[in-house]
Amino acid sequence: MSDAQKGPVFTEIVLEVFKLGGLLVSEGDRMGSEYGITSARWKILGALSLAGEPQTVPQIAGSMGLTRQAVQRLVDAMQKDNLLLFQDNPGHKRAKLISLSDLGKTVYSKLYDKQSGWAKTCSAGITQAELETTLSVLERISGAIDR
Amino acid sequence: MSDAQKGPVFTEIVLEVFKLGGLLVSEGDRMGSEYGITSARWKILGALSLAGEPQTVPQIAGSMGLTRQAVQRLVDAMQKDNLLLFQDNPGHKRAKLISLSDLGKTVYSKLYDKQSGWAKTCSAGITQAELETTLSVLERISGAIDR
DNA sequence: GGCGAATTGACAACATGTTGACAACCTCGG
DNA sequence: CCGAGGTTGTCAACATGTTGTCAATTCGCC
Repeated sequence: MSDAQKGPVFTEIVLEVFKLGGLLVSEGDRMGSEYGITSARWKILGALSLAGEPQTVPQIAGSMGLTRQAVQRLVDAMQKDNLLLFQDNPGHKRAKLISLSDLGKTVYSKLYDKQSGWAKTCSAGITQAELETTLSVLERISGAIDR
Repeated sequence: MSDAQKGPVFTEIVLEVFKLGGLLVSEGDRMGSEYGITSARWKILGALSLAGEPQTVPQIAGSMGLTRQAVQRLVDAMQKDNLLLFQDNPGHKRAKLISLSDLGKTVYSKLYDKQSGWAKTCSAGITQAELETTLSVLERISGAIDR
């Protein structure tokens, strides 16, 4: 199989990633609106929950592939809305440690449940193997761009 | 194989789509900067080229999964930069037909060549079958959300 | 200990996307 | 023919991301 045919498929994947990204943001906004949360804020909650321990802004940014400035703005706004807690960082005066507040934990937990049902609906008719191949391919493409 | 395991993989795909989307936008901006073009503008050029005939703003928006307002703003700016041509639409006084100018065609062609080499590098080590599975899965997920 | 380099927070300017609203235009059924 | 309802362009407000810059802080090496 010649590589020549991979170009067009690759281009279609790129366009589909753009399109799907937009749809996922809209869907996330819709699901989160009940709790006054947007897709971007949801991602922050997820990153903190996944990490399991308080994180600094640059750490969150790194794990999500965003700039620290973008994360900083979201985090500042979310603290004002009582979704996050800032703690002093022993050993670094400027870089505060950020963790989920009780409200943040509650909201994330409810969103997780809501998302689980939605994910099941969306992946109906797609096999586990297909999903795993897709994830692997997307990760390899990300990796090829990153370095 | 139980469906229960599909949820976590699905969630990872969602996060990877967000991350990859960001990387692709940056990469597109980088490649287009030589011609004074951004990822968003590139997508407009691509949509018009793919259509093969002049399109209205709502038509472009539909094919790209964006709102007509977002497309309108890009298209207006691109006409000012001589990348696009507006033609009167016989049969509709408001909805102008938009097509690539000579400059637009030239720029798109050069970007296409540039992107081809890049796509080959990115897809190194990924089989045609894997790429096709990925595209199919992404399209099915989009489809599941859309309706 | 101290100095140069890297990290971090803060602020600004900009690009790109959304939603909402309004008026002008088009279409189609009665 | 005409009026109701959908389509289109336009404008505004906002959310989210980027890059660039600056000062404060921290880190690593001598």
